[in-house]
Amino acid sequence: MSDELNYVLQARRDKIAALEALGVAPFAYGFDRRNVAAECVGLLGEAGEGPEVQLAGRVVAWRAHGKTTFAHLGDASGRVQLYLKKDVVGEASYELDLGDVIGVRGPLFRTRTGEVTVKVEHLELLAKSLRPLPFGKEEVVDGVVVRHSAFADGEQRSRQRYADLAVHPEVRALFTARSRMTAAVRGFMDGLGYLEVETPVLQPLYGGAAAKPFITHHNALDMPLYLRIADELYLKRLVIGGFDRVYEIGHDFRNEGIDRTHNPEFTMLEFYEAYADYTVMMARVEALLIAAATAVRDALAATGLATDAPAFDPAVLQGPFARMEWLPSLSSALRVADVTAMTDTELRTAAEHAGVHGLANLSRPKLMDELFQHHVESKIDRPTFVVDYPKELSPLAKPKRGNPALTERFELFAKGRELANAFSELNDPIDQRQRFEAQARLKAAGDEEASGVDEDYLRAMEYGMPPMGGVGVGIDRLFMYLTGTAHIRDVILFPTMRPE
RNA sequence: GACCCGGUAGCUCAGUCGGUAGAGCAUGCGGCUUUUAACCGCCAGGUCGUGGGUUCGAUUCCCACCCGGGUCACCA
Repeated sequence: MSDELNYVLQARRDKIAALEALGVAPFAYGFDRRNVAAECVGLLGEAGEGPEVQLAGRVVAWRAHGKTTFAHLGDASGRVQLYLKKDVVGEASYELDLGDVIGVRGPLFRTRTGEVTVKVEHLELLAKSLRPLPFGKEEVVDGVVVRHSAFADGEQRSRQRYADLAVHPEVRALFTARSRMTAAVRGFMDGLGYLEVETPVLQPLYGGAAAKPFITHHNALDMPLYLRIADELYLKRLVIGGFDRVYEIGHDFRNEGIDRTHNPEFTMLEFYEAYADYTVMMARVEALLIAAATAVRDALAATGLATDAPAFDPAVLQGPFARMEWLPSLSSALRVADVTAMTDTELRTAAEHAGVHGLANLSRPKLMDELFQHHVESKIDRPTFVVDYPKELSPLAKPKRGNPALTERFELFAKGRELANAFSELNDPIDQRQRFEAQARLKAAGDEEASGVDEDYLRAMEYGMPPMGGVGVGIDRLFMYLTGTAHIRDVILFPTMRPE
């Protein structure tokens, strides 16, 4: 059915015409707001009648009783009940719809049932709602809000986030918590003397990760540009330039499938610190996670949301987090003395038992990685650092001092998922050139995820790159973890979706 | 990409073993000056995801496609 013919929409449009005939402007220019809903309870205190308040917000509940009406006004702070009398506010202002944006003025009082209420003496329509918001009905049973006929279609809630937010205060609270978390992350980095920088989103060459890029075209330069898949190579250029500690929080773009943990654009925190090795970065990540968890806990504590999530777990809020070494923990999980001593056949058999797919094409290191994911990673619940990865699995990390078969790399896992990935960064331009060339050969052979040789980056390295530690943290996934959110689309305001 | 589940009124859903569909809420009208899922009465509202097939007849059965969700694969 077309929207234009919809009887509900038509009724609202008819009301606008009626209002205009009565001299009421349906869309205002502003309002002198002097109070917010949440402060009304405190302003009234224990009294039966209280001071005059002046509030603006949306009509979120409406109970008309003839010439009198009880309604609720919702704003960013919460909601407060309104009491309207037709003979007081006037006929033109009395007939409102759920969803209308209004401004009201009047004294506070307490109703027979004890609820703090604004006795509305003056009412202004600020914006007429022409389309019904999908409000459900709410009741409170044993202190818990129960919704009836709620706006529950996850797809529509993501597509029309404005409507989702408008009718679900807890969704606003969740995204507020996300904002507090990134603010805390910035505060943490700034406090350590890190400089927040911005590097190009549009790049002539992409690199820093293995992923398929989005490709676009610049008309005036008549050349292809890629949306970045990582910030890494530009941030390291800045360390070469003398910014010892830099970080960036921004979007990376990867041209891959969409599922509950993948959105084509996502928020990444990367930070690089000169003269620090991976042990220093591990301490940074630990403190960062605690700062993020604390911010999320503080933001959600007052709302009662997700109180059983990791952000409320004392072990997450305090640290220190467990450490485990890659090879010994895998050996132990497989109940062998040394996993590297296993034959290929033994590894394959073990992988088969673990249910690994596509065994035939897997190299020995990949087999071990699959086994590690199945037997170790997936069983990690509380934040745990996994350290010292085999060299074959970590082409961007420096070899481990004293054991060149391993690298100085760690990942942080929790609830079976990766939260952070970090290395002592490679700073040898000759080695780096060889690795780029290997990538370029893969790319030439058709590997869409391989990158090319970044000559400009090599030139930067050749000037002399200080040793440094680097970390990447997926902000969406970190927030999902801390709040116990299952879908990435529920922590992204406007997730990527097919057009309707 | 494979398999499974779903798409019916503005919202949440039911239903039709094949005979062009119902409820609650919302909307409209009437009543109601302390209610809070307000209440009472009446009315209206749907090309049952799209296209094709079988059939006298398809929202229902079959096929294809679109959209969404789930599981798996992919995503160092």
